[in-house]
Amino acid sequence: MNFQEEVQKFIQEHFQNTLPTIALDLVIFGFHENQLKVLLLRWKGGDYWMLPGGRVYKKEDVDDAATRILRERTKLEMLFLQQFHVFGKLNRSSYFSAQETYKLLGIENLYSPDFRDVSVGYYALVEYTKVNPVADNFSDECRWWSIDELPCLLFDHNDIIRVALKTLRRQLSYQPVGYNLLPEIFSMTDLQSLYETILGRQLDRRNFYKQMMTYGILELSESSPKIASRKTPYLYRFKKERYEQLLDDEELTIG
Amino acid sequence: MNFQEEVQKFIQEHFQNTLPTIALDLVIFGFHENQLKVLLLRWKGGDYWMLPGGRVYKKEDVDDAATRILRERTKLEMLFLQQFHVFGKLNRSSYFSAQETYKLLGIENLYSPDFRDVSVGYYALVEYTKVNPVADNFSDECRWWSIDELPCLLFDHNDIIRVALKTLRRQLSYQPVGYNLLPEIFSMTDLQSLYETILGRQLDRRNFYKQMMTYGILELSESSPKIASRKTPYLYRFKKERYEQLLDDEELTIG
DNA sequence: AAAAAATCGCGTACTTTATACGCAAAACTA
DNA sequence: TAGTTTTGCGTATAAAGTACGCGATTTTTT
Repeated sequence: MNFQEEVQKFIQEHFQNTLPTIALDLVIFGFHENQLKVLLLRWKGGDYWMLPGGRVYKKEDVDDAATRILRERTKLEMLFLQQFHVFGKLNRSSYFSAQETYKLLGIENLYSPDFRDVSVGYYALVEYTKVNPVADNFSDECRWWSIDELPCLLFDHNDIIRVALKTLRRQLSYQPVGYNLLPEIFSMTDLQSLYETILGRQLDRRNFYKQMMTYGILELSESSPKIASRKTPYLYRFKKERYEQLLDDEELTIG
Repeated sequence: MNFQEEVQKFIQEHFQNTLPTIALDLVIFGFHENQLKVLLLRWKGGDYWMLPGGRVYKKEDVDDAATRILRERTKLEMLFLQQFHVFGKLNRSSYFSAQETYKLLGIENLYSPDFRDVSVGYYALVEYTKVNPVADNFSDECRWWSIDELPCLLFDHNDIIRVALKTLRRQLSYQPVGYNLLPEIFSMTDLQSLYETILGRQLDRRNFYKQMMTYGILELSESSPKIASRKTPYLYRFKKERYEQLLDDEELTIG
């Protein structure tokens, strides 16, 4: 059984167990070396990249399916995951036409001009170092890409990432961010770098410090030095109760 | 052909032309007599109410389908319409079980425990007086309901309205609202009443006035009196360019 | 008809939040 | 050892948000 047949068989079986028409796409954000990263998959045998995604089992909540897919790719539990947009255009191809895409994927025989998927976009924030990227059945490789060095992705996935980033930026203005993107212990500078990277602009160090302090989401880690200096800055952790209180004030998690 | 058979025939035909699994639900907001209203449909022959909704034709953008449904119910064009959440739980019934719901609707024979829909929620802002509510094929009646006097709706539609309202309230904090909810010419008090109703709290008249002026979205109508007073307050209209500029800054309309 | 109450536009004072920038201590650079 | 960088923390100023006053006009009350 060659690759095409194998994929075809898998797809057919998978489609029988999952909801038709609905697909999920996940924009999984990580943060490393002052860069915002996104987890991408490389399709088997080619050099074409796409977002991790999947389908919803017939007896599964849509949000649960997104959680499952995120867990499969990252091997992580308990993450920040939020649906942000539905991508439902008839033509969801940016750089390659639909037919071209099937050809690139080596499954040209599966192409049908009538087929379409409506995709529910989710974005997740995960801790870069804790992630062990795992490819799925259709992929050879799963790895991080820097958000400003993305290749041309399949389907409309560049658009999806753009909207996800916009949503994340907006989230930053009314909710704290960082709990799932940073290690448990971090310095104020680490947190500020994260914010600067997401927002794409510089922030004043001293004002940032003050703002975080008034939010009350940080507490000194016990490993902090008594006297802070260049080599040994204070280390913080998030006060989870307060952090999640600020999250809950605005979250929409019904459905 | 009795009602059940008629409905069944219509549903089957409709389902053949539309995408499976995906439904749309519309929360259409209007404003009248200092109350926020929502457009609801009464199912044929019963006293059970639900949100207007519909399905997506196989060759139709999802957003276009929402626009079409909104137009069908209101006979209006060019409205503010925005998708806000996907409702994808396995069990989307709040007050009546799925089977019970089918019974209430008089289509018990169509019930299947395996059937499920994932619903994309849209909310719209329309001008109350301009709307001519039109029932659909399954409904006897389409009319406005005050947002705080809603009955127990079918499915999870009370939840959907709650999330829509929350989204609308948030929108108010970073975007102007009113263009599609008020008549072309209105007084400052009218606009303030709208804001107070949406936010569910009182605002200071004088501060509200100042804030709207700094936004720069209002201009005096030519029908305004030279000297304002109780009986004859100044009348305003929206400066559309400035208004839409503020909208565009934050809108997410890809997909 | 006069007094009281309500509503309108517009203004001022105060408080909270956001932004700009200063400074000393520690540690690295050379 | 002198200069530079990075850290925590402070102060001054600007902007945004909130409380409330006032006179003119109209409606309601008596």
